[in-house]
Amino acid sequence: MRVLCVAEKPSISKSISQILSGGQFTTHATRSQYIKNYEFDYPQTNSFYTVTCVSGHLTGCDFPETHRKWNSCDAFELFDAPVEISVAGDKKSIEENLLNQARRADMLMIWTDCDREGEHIGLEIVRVCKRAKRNIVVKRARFSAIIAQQIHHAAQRPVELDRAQADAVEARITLDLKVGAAFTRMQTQILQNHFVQLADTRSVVSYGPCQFPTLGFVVQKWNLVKSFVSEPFWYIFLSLTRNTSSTRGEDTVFTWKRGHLFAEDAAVSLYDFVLSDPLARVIKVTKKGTKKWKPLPLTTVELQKAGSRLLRLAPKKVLDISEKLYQQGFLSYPRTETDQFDPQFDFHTLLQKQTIDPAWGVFATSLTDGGFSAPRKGKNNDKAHPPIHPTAHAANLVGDEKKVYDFITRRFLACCSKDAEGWQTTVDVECGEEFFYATGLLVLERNYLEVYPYDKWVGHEIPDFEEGEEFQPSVCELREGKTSKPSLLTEADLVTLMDKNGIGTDATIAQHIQTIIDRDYVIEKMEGNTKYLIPSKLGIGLIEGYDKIGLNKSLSKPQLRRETERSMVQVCERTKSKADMLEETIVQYKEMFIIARREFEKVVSMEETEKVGAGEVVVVMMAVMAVTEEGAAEGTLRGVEVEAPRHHGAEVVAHVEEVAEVLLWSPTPMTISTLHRHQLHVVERTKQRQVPIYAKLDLLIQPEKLPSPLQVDSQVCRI
DNA sequence: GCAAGGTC
Repeated sequence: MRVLCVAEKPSISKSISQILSGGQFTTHATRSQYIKNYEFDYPQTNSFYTVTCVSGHLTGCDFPETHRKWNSCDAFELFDAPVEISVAGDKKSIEENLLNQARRADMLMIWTDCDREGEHIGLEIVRVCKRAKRNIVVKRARFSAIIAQQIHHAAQRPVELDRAQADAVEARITLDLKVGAAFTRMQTQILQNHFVQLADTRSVVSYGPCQFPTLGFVVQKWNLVKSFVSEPFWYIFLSLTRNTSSTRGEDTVFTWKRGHLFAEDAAVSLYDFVLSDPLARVIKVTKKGTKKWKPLPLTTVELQKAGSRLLRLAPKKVLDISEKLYQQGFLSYPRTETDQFDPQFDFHTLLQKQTIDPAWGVFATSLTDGGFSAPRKGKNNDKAHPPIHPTAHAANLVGDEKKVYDFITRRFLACCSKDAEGWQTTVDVECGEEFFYATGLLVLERNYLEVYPYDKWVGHEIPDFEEGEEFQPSVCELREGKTSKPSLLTEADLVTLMDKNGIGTDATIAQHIQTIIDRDYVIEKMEGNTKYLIPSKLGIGLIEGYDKIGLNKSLSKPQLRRETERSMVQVCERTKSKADMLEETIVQYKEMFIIARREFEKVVSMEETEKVGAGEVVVVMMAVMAVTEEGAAEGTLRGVEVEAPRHHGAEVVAHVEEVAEVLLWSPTPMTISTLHRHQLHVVERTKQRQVPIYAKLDLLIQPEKLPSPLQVDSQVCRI
């Protein structure tokens, strides 16, 4: 019997060929650059095997010609528009290979990853192959790790494809397209009508069920920081200066068990009690062994967080580098949710490969010589890939690639070694009926910390105390502190939030962050060595706009995506049909769309009308700029660098020559847009271009690019 | 000119 096996990606087709053939296979090139066909006999099932693969999803979906153009229909119609499935141009050679191979085969065995997407990719493969051979027998190989015993078992005991899982994915694909396209077109068109700067067709104001909750997290944290008001608090500070074995006159600070109090009078009266007691009593001294746990096996999400926090590389960058190292054979597959190693995992061989490294070779040797300790087990297993680990020793890497490889290898070595061990002393003290404590730590065995410098565990000594002993505190004061501002959102924080809330997957989280940056919704800001994410005016405007609309389920919060996820699980469990899921969800989004469109118009115009009332005279500061060649307007205004965005489609570079104050009297309530058009009218009659300085007019256009003194100068003032 | 999910 001829069996055609199709895996999800090249790496898997190669591994299963090696395992099933015992290394005895022939390789054949295909018209696709990355894809090869492997052929061999598999006597265990009396078959001749051809193993090939696809490269992720084989087909894509889009609207037909009648709905594809932006002006071909009202955005609302997209919800009921048909959707076409087709093989994308760059996948034609893969399709062709499948057709050729299926024609010669009796059985098609699907070897895609054992997850929902894999089940759907399997269905895509089946659809193509059946076109070449209608009655081909279809089976599915099920495996949870690329380990010889499991792969043989999968080949010999294949199961059926799970249509329900494929259905769930198909529903999600359709929904994401319809919702994304409808809302994107609606948002973009409304904003373009109100803000001339957005008339540029390149600036799409996209909506997506993952990118908006992602943006929502950034805006939420920004608001928290912005609205923060520092609060004073009070606490009792108690310390004793006493010699320890290695230091002289070291201060031991005792922490107040109550932490701190926000009520000053309460703190004062408690402090009075303490003051009335001249001596502090040691009521308990506890000494016990303590551990600092070694890290968990590495998943993609953890790698991206660490990359951002410790290596200062953007999540997308970390993933790109890992992908490259994986293709060079240095790393295992870098997209995994699994944080537990299979019990049969061959640690010894992999550790052996690291023993030659100048930096950690000695440590790796100590692990192979009996120091090995089984890695901790996390709670996640995607049943397709092991945790990320080095598969070969890499000697000649430099720069960011070296940083990433070093981190992954040290992490793997740390996972295979022992927890760090220490000795902790806690001294509990009572004084004036208030309780205090101090702790000391002695690090005994650094163990995994030796090879994992990314974790810190520093011991601090504490003098000897005995239970019942009394002492007079060196300092006993009521001190005042204040709550400190929360920090802005870092990339690592955002990855954590997305992961926790189920926004995106290990492979897409980084992309969604990149998208909201590319769309100018979010700006990256370096502060010292840390990169923070702050929302642009446009980003804030969009999120607050949707929040003001007051839908009972916000389009900017993770809840809707969670519901989509829940529906998919129901479809997988066969408690809901794909048709029902589509119907229910589309009805829900249609309602939201209608409200959102109506209110969006309102919100956008509100943003504008608050500016100039009827009969008011306004002074607008104008920068008079000499028009030169293409580009954006830039120049100096009152000693400040000025940069203005592209103007009305026509790109100009202008040099600021002088500042004019223009008086305008407004017979009717006037929006800033009207004001803007009025000025453009003046502009067109001169050879010079007068540019209103971007005050409120351009609230939605990255005013961050303008220096702040300018914004102050250019307030639209009422007389 | 729209999405998110695979993957190269």
